[in-house]
Amino acid sequence: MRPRRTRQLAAVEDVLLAASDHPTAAQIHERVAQLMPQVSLGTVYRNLEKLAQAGRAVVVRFDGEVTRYDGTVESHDHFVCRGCGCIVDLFAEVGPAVDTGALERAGYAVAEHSLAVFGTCPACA
Amino acid sequence: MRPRRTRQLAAVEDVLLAASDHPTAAQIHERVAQLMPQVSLGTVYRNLEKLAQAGRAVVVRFDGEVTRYDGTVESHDHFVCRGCGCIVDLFAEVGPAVDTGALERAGYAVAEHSLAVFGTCPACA
DNA sequence: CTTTCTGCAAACTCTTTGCACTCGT
DNA sequence: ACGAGTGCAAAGAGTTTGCAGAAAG
Repeated sequence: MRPRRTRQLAAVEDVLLAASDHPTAAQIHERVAQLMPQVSLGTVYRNLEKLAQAGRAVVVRFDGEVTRYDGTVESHDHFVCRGCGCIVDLFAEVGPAVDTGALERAGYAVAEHSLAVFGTCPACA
Repeated sequence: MRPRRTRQLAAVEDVLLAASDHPTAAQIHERVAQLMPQVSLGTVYRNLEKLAQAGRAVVVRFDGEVTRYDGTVESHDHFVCRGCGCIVDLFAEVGPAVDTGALERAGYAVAEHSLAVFGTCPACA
């Protein structure tokens, strides 16, 4: 079961890397379809799954919303603006630090975390 | 549109308050149905929505999982064990502190956050 | 009585899957 | 040629909703 480099897989990855808006599967399909009108939504889902498993895409889901995909693979958090709906990637320098020290002292082994901060972005304030 | 105190609404809230396992809508329906066999899943969803809007229930959704409901209304985080699947409520004393200072200095108004920490719980280690 | 709520079932949305065909290797 | 990948359309899972009747105030 050796994976193949198909045009569809490459297109999905290209769209994901070019996107900064954390698109949904439907949006990715729409964008891929601009250059490859025959591509099906099912194939987009299959390739997104493939990329996610390969660690080349991140699946993001905020409470109550549709699943989104992020081409930024490095560990980071998210800020979701309640005003304009924009989603900002937060890296260590800017992002909130999560201190799991107390948790680990309590006997929990921490592997990773998923953090979304909600509020208003500078542009909306 | 003055809300009414129906037996179904009360039952859903009771189940939610008695539960410590962050049940799904289907699980809540199952439990409510033990005392009230006629209750429909649709009604459970409608009442959960009502409780959430009233701030008497919290909607929780971890990446890739089904929506869960939490009767613990105070702001808190969650630990999700990859071993046994248990979900632990994390309050300030034990839970990880999220420092949004840098974010706020960058011009973001922070309202709230949603944090899930994944790893292995003491019982599973 | 009036109006909200309920049960039921159908509809909806998002995602997954079976199948025959295509295309990468 | 072989078999993973594709397009299509149908199926699934989870959630929402329209409607007529039930029930709270």
